[in-house]
Amino acid sequence: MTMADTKTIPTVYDIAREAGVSRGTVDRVLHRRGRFSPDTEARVLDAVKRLGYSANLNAAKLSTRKTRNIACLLPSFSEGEYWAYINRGIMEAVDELGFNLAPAMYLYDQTDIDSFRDCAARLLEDAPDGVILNVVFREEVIRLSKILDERRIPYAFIDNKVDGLGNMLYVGIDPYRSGQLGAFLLTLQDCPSEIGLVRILRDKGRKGDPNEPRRQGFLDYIGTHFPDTAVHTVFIDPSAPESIEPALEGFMQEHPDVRHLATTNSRIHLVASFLKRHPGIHAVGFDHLDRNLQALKDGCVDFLVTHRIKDMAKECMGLFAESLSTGVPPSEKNHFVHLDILHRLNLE
Amino acid sequence: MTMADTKTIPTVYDIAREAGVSRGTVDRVLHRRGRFSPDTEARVLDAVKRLGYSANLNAAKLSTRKTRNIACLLPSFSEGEYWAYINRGIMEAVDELGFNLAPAMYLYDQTDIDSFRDCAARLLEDAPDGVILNVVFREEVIRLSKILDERRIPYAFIDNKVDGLGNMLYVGIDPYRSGQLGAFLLTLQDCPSEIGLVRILRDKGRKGDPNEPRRQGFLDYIGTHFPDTAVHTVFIDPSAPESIEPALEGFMQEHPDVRHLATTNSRIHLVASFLKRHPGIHAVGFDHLDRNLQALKDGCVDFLVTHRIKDMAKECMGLFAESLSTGVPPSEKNHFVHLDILHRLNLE
DNA sequence: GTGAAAGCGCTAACAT
DNA sequence: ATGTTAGCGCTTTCAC
Repeated sequence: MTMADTKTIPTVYDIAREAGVSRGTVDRVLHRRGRFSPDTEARVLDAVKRLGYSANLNAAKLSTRKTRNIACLLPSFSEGEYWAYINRGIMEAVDELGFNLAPAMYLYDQTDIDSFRDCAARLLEDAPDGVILNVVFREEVIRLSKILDERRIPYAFIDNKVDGLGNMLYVGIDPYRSGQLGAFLLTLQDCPSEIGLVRILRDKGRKGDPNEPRRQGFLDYIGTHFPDTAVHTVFIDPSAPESIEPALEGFMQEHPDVRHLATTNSRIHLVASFLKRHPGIHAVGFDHLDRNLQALKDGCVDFLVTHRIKDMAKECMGLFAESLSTGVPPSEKNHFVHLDILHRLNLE
Repeated sequence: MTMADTKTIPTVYDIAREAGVSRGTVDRVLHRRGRFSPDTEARVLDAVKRLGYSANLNAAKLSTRKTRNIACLLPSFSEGEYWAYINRGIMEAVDELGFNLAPAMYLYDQTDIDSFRDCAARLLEDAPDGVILNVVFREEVIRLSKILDERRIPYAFIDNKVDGLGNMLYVGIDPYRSGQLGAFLLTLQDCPSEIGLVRILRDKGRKGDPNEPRRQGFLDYIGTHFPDTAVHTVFIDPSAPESIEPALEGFMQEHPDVRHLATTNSRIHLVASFLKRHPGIHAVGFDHLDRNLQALKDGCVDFLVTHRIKDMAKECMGLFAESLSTGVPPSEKNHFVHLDILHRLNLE
């Protein structure tokens, strides 16, 4: 133990001295913006490794002048919907982060593959510095990812993903497990003989329905633990609110023994008023939307399986921006966010 | 819409110009380190308000030279215990935050009021820039708080608090609600005629037991929803591990109808091996300790009511340090952290 | 291909 | 009581 081991954090300056170059050169190597000899590169990288250098983020943020254009290729939304929360998280992250981020939204219609193609094309034309996206149209996303790989534009998946692509990051839940958890909570109090699964008309027969993994988790859990329980599906149409109650009432007449209802999308709130009039029915939903919280508060819904949507978006943007800025990929490529169980008693 | 409304964030420089003083003076006013006239002060504060100024945290962190000594007056702990997680959170926050924080630990024995008094006296002698503390010995804490108020040393409560004191911040749970939630989860599957409440010998008759509010929440919930259910208490002694199982077995012989067990402290893990041999018994515990998670994983415990302990500590230190540094008190004095419900299916 | 130097916005010691 | 100034560690332009 000598005085010398007062751990002093290495700076670009130390790296420069160690590598026998100037700070400017160090920076060029670290950010890969060309114009350095392979030899210097090696010396710099070696020094970085030896001294365990990593940039001081405060200094980096402070001095960054270049604004980074981040393209966000995500589903369009109305206020109060799931993707509105993601959008808000992204915007807040941009404001709070202090990197010089300029987000550009490319919002496509989830039911319209052409709208996705349009957005993707515009995005590519705009040549952003990075892309954040999710997966609705799987094949299209794969196609796009190849192009981004070629052009060396980094991208991150949020909320869901395609495995095996060149994305730098994924932040999201494990949808299959969330489905299982929902099924568990629904069947906690008693063993139902029949269960109603409420789905959105839009998703009927849609190929690449992004809710499929969660639904599968739900069904698998029921199948395993309650092999004799029948799960019946009813479709409702969010775009025709007045048709929802009749649809549900009709369903109940067909299946009068159903005492357990679930959605595997984020729209249990659409069922809330029906549930209010059928207090004997247990219900479980997903996602931390204000409307869903209200349904929970009102006692229509027993449990909500969710995650901090806005925080998830913030984390994604934060990790992505940091990687873009430092050039160092995130320590973990996949960030699975924690699943929360929400009940009247642990609201807020 | 003119070119001029390109929203440019105001800096100290803008404030200085606006108030007709220099940047140094602005800084003195903002950080209240004396030597300015009431008149200048008014002009500066006015300018701050008018321009909606708030310091750029990156720049502040980067340029801060003074190290702030933060005294942490908390219970002593062994590895793996609740307060070890708090401690870790504090240390990580100090490392990550980038303010120039120097934490000093004053760890007292929760069972020994004199040890608390000692720590408090040493702390006062050391004249820290800020204090983070929790409440075990209520009257002593009140006494200390008065002195801190006098000396204008800011302090923050973590994990629990005394209301009505001059603390700048509280970060913690709502213990009463957490107790209710635990009782709810314990009685979810069926309506028990008898419940066993496992307590720590140390707390027997201890005045100012910090677990009391949570226990009360637990008991009130049972009293309200299951008025005919008897709650029996059994004390175990963590310092004599070999005595725990016999104590529990003895308890079960006295109360053979007990099928539901809970602790309202963080030590359900002490009951785990007993529970393993009595698979018919439901159990609920509190707090996100590794040992408790293990018990959950092993199926000994049904649910854990908890919060992100480490994150809570980080948040506390973060908000506190930011306030100390900017001089602006936190927007909300009380930060109640979210209560998590943990089950085998949403572990990690 | 590389180095020098001017900031980013704030802090705090040092003048006055 | 107030102003001046030298950094904090990094980015980026400009010259060589």
